[in-house]
Amino acid sequence: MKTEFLPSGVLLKDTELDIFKTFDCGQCFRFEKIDENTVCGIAYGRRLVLENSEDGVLLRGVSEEEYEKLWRDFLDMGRDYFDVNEKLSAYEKLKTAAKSGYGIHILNQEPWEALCSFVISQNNNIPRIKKIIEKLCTLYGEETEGGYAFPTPKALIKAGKEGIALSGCGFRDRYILAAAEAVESGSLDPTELIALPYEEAFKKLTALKGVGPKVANCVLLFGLRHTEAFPVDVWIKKVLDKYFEPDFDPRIFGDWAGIAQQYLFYNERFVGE
DNA sequence: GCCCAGGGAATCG
DNA sequence: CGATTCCATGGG
Repeated sequence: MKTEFLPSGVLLKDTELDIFKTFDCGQCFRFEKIDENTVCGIAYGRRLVLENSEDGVLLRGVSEEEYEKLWRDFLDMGRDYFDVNEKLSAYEKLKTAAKSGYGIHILNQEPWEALCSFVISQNNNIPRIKKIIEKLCTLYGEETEGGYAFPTPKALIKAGKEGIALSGCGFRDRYILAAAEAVESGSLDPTELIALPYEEAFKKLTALKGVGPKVANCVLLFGLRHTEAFPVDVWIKKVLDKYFEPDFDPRIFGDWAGIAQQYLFYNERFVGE
């Protein structure tokens, strides 16, 4: 891959990054496909527009500094996905999924946003999760040129349980508030969990009310850079039942388990048998 | 172990 | 079409 810095933005040439696969597999909730070539949304309090062009993906209007400081990492451009895909394809049962999912990147989202978003995601569907999060952002997020940032824990505490409930989050209001309080008080520093071993970070997350194994693994994978996390939702449960032995342990995929999970999810959800 | 908690999507009859 | 089930977690 080559990166070109143009007046129109940053062009990722010959990249395997597939913006539609990446932003439509349930790992983030604030991005949308807006036309046949374009995905756009907000992360780290800034708007990002990604556009498929002749020779790659154009990050519209992004400067070299902004790319290096923020989006390169957010889009996980530092990882050799060709290599990862090849290694995962060595597992017979991942061959098909790795082929259809190739182009998916794991997004490195903000730890607090990931935690809060996946608390909202529990027992919920994607369109509704997006709606609740957008409402929370417009109500309590800081307004910037590009739109509303994700609300800080402090802003949500100020809003209170009733204020949070205005988002339509239902019974999750108290979980969101409790998570915000844990972070604001310093009893849980989500950013610190990045450096902890997987098991320890998992324990700290599941100690929160409203955070079970599924939610914790999503936070670890999509916000805390623990690519060995393997979130099991209904789709993945189905995949495991269908194609794998009853005692199969995804930990054999090691540090790529989370990427394997994304491939399997995408294949089952959008490609089929 | 069983039911319930928003509410919209998915699936069923 | 309307009716039912599902979603992931904790509490009663």
